[in-house]
Amino acid sequence: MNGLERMNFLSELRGRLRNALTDLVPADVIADVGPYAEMLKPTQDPKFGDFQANCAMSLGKALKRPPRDVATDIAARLKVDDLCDPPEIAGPGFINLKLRTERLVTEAAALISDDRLGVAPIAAPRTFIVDYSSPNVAKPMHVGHLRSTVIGQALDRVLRFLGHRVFSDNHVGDWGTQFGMIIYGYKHFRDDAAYQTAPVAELARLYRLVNQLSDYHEAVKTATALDAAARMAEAALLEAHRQAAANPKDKDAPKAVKKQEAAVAEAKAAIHSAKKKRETIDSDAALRALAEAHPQIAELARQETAKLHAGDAENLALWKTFIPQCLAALESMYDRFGVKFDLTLGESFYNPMLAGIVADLKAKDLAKKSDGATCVFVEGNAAPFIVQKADGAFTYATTDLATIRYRIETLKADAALYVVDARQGEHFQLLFATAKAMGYGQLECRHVSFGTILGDDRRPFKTRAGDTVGLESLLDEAIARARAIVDENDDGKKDGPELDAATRADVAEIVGIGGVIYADLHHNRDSDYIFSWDKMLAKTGDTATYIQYAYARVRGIFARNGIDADALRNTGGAILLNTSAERQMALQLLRFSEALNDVVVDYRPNLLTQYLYDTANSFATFYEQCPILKEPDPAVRTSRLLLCDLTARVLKTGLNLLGIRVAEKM
RNA sequence: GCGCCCGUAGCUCAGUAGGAUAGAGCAGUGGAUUUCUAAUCCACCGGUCGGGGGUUCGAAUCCCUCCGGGCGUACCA
Repeated sequence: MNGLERMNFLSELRGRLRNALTDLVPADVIADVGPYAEMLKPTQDPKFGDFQANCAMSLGKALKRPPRDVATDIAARLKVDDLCDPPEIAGPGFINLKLRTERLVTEAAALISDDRLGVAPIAAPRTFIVDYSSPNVAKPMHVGHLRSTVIGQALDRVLRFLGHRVFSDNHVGDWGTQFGMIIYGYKHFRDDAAYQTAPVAELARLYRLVNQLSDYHEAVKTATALDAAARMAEAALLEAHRQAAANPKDKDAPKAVKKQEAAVAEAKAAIHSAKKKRETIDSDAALRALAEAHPQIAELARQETAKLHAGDAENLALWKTFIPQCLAALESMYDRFGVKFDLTLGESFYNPMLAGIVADLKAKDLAKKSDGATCVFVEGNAAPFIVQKADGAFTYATTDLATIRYRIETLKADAALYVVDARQGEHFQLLFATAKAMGYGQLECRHVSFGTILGDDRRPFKTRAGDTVGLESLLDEAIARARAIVDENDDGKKDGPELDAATRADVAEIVGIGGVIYADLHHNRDSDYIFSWDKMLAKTGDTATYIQYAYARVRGIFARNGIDADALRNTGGAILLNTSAERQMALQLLRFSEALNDVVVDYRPNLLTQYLYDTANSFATFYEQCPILKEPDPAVRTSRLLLCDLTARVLKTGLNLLGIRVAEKM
């Protein structure tokens, strides 16, 4: 802090508008003018100024007066002459505001010595849990974990930067059925040499193997049933066709046909998938022998899980040796992303609390038995929320309830963000409703959902062979592709290459991983998006690279000319905004805090990527139009260097908040 | 069957607590450079915002309906 007021123009102007409205509007007509004050927003077109207030039209309606008259009255009461030129009224009653350039000058100058770049720490901090990533520790992370990890870490960092207390929590799967499989595999199939050299890889192999063998037997067992189902679906399809032909006017008939076609396709896909599972085993003598030797593998693996949960000494001991190894493997993945968790409280952590949760639900008369399972039925939802299965095992519903209680009672959290796939929306709806009914409504729970990453074919993103894409190999490929671009670019430099091999490797990593993160975050999190290497690493357009390049350009100016940024900041030079490009640059920099606030309103990191892209874009224009070192007037030169330096700081800080690093040279 | 989500330019996507002529990027076309890093900039081209109806001074945004697509839907997490 430096004593200078940090100005968020948007909230300041809204405050002023609110005062004007309170003054103008009788309280008995409109009790709360807040919503009207919120109607002040940045303009979409610079010709309307910098901000516009849109409240006069709807207010005119409420007051039964012509909107332009209302606008005139508002403008007359709006005390903004220290900030803005006189308000202009346009169209049906828009009030357009343009910031005074002198004010931009002083505000921008205040940023120079402000290490928070104009972002005031929040007045009323809250304690957030950001629950994200949450992989299954028994399996290597794959592309399905990318979005949760990347969106979660961005929200984590932005909330912290704004001044909230945050616990990032990795709610790992470390206690489920997959551990029964691993234990079974370890007991029967382990390769000791492989386990010694690479334990986690061996455990993953064992998991896959047991899974494969279980699937095989399941496929064999259900083959006739699947065939029968397919035949029934085909018969139903024929019948649907007959109905459609017989009743050409029935517009539901073609729909029924479509539906049956889908059912047939689904049944055939199930048969195909089962066949493939059988073939992989049948075609391999060794696997075949294993399968024959372990006909009850699925059931036995389940029993290993049950034994583990019951406290069996051998299984518990195995589990205790596996877990640290698995977590360490995850850690190396997170290091590449720069992700750090405050807490890694997985399913196992909550295990001792589950019986108490179910007992509590019963005591509160919220849970009842249904088909042998203990369920909570939530008003308006047909599906039950199963907290204890017929076999006595608890489910992730139970764990999630215990987690909520722990977050309230022990962590004293105010809000919990669940950064999880949209497909689990119903689960969270039931979870939150149940928690509320249990008396845990004080924790604001929020499902921060996101869509699926798709391949070119619009199906979930897979390798060409149809396997899920591992996160490790995804990052490796991103870095390799980035390296090719770095090499090409550096080799093509007019005065010859300037990066040594180590620097190139470093830049490739920063650009490659940054590209992956940015590509994900710049989409609206709700949308599915199509994964594209070419787009995420493109040298042009809305990419991390473009923004990183803008940063490197600034740093290049300073480095090549021996200008020390710290010294520059201390010279006391003024900011001068004599061209539209400079004015636009300063205004854009001053909107950093608006952008960060926008992110947390609905937990949307894409609003920050958008801001950073706009900022880099403003810089490119400024850089193009305003000579810096060639500028003869030393005061103007200093001012422009200061704008450059601020731009670099905003870009770096902003990218870092997204989990993206910057390079000094590119 | 029920529920949730989506349909915006040739492609990939923003924009949805209603606001002015619907925006970017890519692709396409045409310009700018003896480069303060061209991984750049400027301009042009390109849209019945899936269709129809309604509410409103004003609708991509809210309501209804139809079409098209995705996902979820009792003991996996």
